[in-house]
Amino acid sequence: MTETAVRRGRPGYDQAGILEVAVAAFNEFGYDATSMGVLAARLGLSKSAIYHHVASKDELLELALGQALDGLEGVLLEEAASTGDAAERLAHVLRGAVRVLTDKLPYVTLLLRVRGNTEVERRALARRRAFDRAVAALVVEARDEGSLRADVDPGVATRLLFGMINSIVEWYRPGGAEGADQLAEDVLTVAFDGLRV
Amino acid sequence: MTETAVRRGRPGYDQAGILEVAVAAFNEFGYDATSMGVLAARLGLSKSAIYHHVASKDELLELALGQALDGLEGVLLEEAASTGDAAERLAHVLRGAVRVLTDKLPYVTLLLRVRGNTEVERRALARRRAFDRAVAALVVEARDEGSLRADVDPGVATRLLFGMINSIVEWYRPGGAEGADQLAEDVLTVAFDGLRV
DNA sequence: GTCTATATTGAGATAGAC
DNA sequence: GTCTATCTCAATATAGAC
Repeated sequence: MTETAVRRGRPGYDQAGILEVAVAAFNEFGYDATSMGVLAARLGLSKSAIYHHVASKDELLELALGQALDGLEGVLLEEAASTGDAAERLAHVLRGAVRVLTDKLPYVTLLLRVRGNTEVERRALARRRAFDRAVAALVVEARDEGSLRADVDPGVATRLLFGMINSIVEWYRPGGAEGADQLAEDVLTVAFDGLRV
Repeated sequence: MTETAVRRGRPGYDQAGILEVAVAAFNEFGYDATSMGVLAARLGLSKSAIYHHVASKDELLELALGQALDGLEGVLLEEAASTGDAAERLAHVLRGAVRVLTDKLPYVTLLLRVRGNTEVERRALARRRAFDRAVAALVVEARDEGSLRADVDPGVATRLLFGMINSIVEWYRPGGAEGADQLAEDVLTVAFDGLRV
């Protein structure tokens, strides 16, 4: 209670608290369209108070993108990502990606909208592409072992898979009718078996 | 050659020419991040020259979104969109959506990134949602007639379908390895039959 | 940790000549 | 149809007090 921070209530933000509000605003209006002014208003602070916690608007973005990318890369490091045949490993990674999307929804949402305008954005895109490439390699492996159909190009298949998964950030909201686990199962069902009866 | 416009070459833009360049820039940097200044530079014009063709930056966006939405809504008006059983109609609309995406790629790309910050954007989102709802109704119908599996919620299924299709704007480029028709077939294959052999 | 200024830059848009 | 100014406003960021 003397020097050590006992964090409660609202005013008296720490960096994580600033970041959470900022990311929500970035997702609502878009990063560029969100001024430090409206951010300050949402925080109930003055603009300059934000600069006590972060050096720039850019740094807010960098911190947020790091959250998302750490989560995704973490999936590839899990044991099940390198255990079993390629189809099993692919299923694990897809399930893991859905889990990270739903767990860190705002951060991943922001990541998926980054265009590469700044150095920070370009570094994030590079990390994201590396993740995508790892999954693409799994798809090729799964096809080569005979688990996946050969009449759809693996590159196209990977992109359609990511299209399905990444689009989740556009509509999934925690506490909705569909839970995150059920959603991951649905994604795998459609991806592997399709919608036809 | 006297009063009538004989349009050739580059300088001496008409509205469509301005729009084409503008949309390319909007897609590259994002709408908000694209200033009228960089737009003018790309056109090889002064900023004020742009205002001879359009009233505002907002109007450029409105014209572009109209192109995309007209195309998508047109698919629903085609005869095959109301002929046959629900699964056949659904297949036609999905194929049509892919065709519009690839034909009007830059315009649809822009549409899919709109957040709803301005009146123009909100009107576009409303039209887009109406299109989505029409497809969702087809999915429900196809499930009810027994063509689609009942163990995936139709709302989720529709969103995953759109996720797959809409993501095409992120990577499809005309003249690439995969043609637009083959791509539409791949989408239908994954959507209906899945990737598993 | 937050405030009230304020510096500075670049945005969207207009006026009026050619 | 395009130009060279120029207006006006809002943006990011800083200075320095409390």
